[in-house]
Amino acid sequence: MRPLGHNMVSIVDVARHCGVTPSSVSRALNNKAGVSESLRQKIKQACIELNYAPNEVARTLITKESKLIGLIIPDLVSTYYASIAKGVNEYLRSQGYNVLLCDCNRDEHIEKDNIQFLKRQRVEGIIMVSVTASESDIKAIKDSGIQVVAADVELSDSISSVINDNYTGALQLFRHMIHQGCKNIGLILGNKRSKTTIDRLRAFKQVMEENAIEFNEHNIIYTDATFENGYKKTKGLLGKGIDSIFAINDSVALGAIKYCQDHGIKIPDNIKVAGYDDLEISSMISVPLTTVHQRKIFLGKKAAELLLQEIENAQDPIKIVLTPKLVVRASLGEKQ
Amino acid sequence: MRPLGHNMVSIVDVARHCGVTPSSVSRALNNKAGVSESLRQKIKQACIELNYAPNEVARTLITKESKLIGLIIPDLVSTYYASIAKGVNEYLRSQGYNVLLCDCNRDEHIEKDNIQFLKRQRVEGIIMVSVTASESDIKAIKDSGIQVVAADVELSDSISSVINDNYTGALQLFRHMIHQGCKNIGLILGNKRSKTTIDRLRAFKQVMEENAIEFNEHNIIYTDATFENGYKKTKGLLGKGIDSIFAINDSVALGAIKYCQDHGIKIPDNIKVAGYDDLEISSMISVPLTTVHQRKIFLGKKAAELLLQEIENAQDPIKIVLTPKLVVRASLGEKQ
DNA sequence: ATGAAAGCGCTAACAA
DNA sequence: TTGTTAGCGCTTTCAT
Repeated sequence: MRPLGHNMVSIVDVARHCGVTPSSVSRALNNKAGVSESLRQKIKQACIELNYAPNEVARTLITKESKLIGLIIPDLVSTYYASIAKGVNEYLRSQGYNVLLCDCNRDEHIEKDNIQFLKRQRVEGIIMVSVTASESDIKAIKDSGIQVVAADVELSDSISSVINDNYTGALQLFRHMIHQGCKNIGLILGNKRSKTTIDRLRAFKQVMEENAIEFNEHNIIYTDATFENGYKKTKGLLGKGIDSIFAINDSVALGAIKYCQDHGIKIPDNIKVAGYDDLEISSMISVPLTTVHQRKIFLGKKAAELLLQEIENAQDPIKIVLTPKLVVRASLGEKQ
Repeated sequence: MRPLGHNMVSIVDVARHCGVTPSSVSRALNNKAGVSESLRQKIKQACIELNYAPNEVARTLITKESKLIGLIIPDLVSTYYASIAKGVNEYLRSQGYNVLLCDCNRDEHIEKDNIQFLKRQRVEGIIMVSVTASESDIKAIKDSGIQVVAADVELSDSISSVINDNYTGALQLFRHMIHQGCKNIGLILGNKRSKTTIDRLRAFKQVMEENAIEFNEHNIIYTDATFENGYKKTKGLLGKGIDSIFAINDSVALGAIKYCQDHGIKIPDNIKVAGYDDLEISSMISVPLTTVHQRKIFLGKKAAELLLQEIENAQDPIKIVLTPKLVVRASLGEKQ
């Protein structure tokens, strides 16, 4: 059994079966001119009878069009990345391409391996959702004649990227918080050097300034953006006399909410909470969470679209910035 | 730019650069005997300098070993399926294989397309997580000399499969419910013909019998297993005087819980609730949900392991049944 | 230890 | 309209 394609029928078999040469079969199957309609029908019929599946490997070798796009993501199980992958996949399918999905498990080493793998498979382009890739990684790919587009991150000025506008999204949210009467906001952010955290903090400072509220460094906590940390860090924040919490994402917000519930602190009466990401669950909890929605599937689609355009004809890199949408629910005391 | 591989360096370039023939380069790179160690080093060095990436397409054409495995799943964004994919991917990577992931968007038509695609790509095997595939689909794949293994479903007696034991999982849960004092359990199940629903219902009947409780058909609701339906169907169930709810999955359970919260019904005091699946969120809600945990990543790994074994040497199909694990939390009134 | 030659399954000139 | 030929980039005998 071992050798693959053992009993795979080839174009030669089909040709023999129809009493013609392989070239005619090729022409017929690829709908090219130069075959009589009757022969074309006969050949197509034969393919069905013989259960013939064209060998894409051989086709790619000669045409140099693998119709394959590589997609590199940090983690398949994350809904955020999976959604981007969904968008990429759907769009590429519709355009006759297929995607070679590489889950890097948030591991830089695996990511490098995957890039090599994609090069070897002769993909026509790569969409990178990566935090670790360097300028030189990008360059190495482009030097091989493979187009690259960054999704959700800006990896380099030399390639196009499509990203969510964290500054504007956070701006909307913070203004809404002020509107809801928040006067002393505590922040649970992510890694201090993460671009996401930086951009949203910038929005915070801006809104504080707009409202002539003094910016208070002590109300900010930087941490790993997990549910557990949302829970743990809330206690400390509450001691600082804040009236509301902005969490860097919904998981963290959920952790904060859980802490409050466990300690008899009513939301939104005693404390208001806002998140970011709009997880499915965020609308399901007892006090539905006000948050910011990002168009993940659309982001994936846009990145794929961009990549295909650049494959068709090289063009200068561009940036597409998607504006997130504020989702007003109840955790900031909005009236229903 | 269009033609791919435009500037891709080939084995011939490497050979020329070293003043040898392509065959020597091939031998060197594949670590085969018949090359002097010094030449091997020289060649490997040249590959690095020239940024040479072996053309896997050409290699596959001749060796007939694509080192590619197809994975067909209904939906990438579902955490359940994504986790299975993770397991498959991790294991195959460790064995030198890569996976061609196909998201079918729960669409039978796309699934058929994807099977064709995988055949054309000459994958060495396929792992199917499918509800719609028929016996004849399976047969068509095997006839092409491609091995198939079913994951999470039993598609056919002619292929191996690895599944979660819904009967045993549900059995544990229902016995625990009885132990927690549930006397009149309402069920919100999925599609009446779904194997999952059937198996868990069978466990329910068994437990009812064990405890000499009359089985009451009226306490069962069949519906699409979504959060929304969990919310909606709860009202009707509550009118039937039940003291507890078993939901076919955690999403549905969350919907039921939300309904109760919205209507001042206390969990677990007024009504007890149990789910199935152990979503991440289930431990995060105000009254953590008692549920059943399934080893999704492990399931994927096992399926991949099985497939590789069958690719190495054909063997009779086997079934691997994974036993889920009851996760006792608080929604059935367990004391902490 | 190295080279020469054939061929994997297909497409794409060029002939006929 | 159809056939003939060459060759994509590699591996693999078989010579040397």
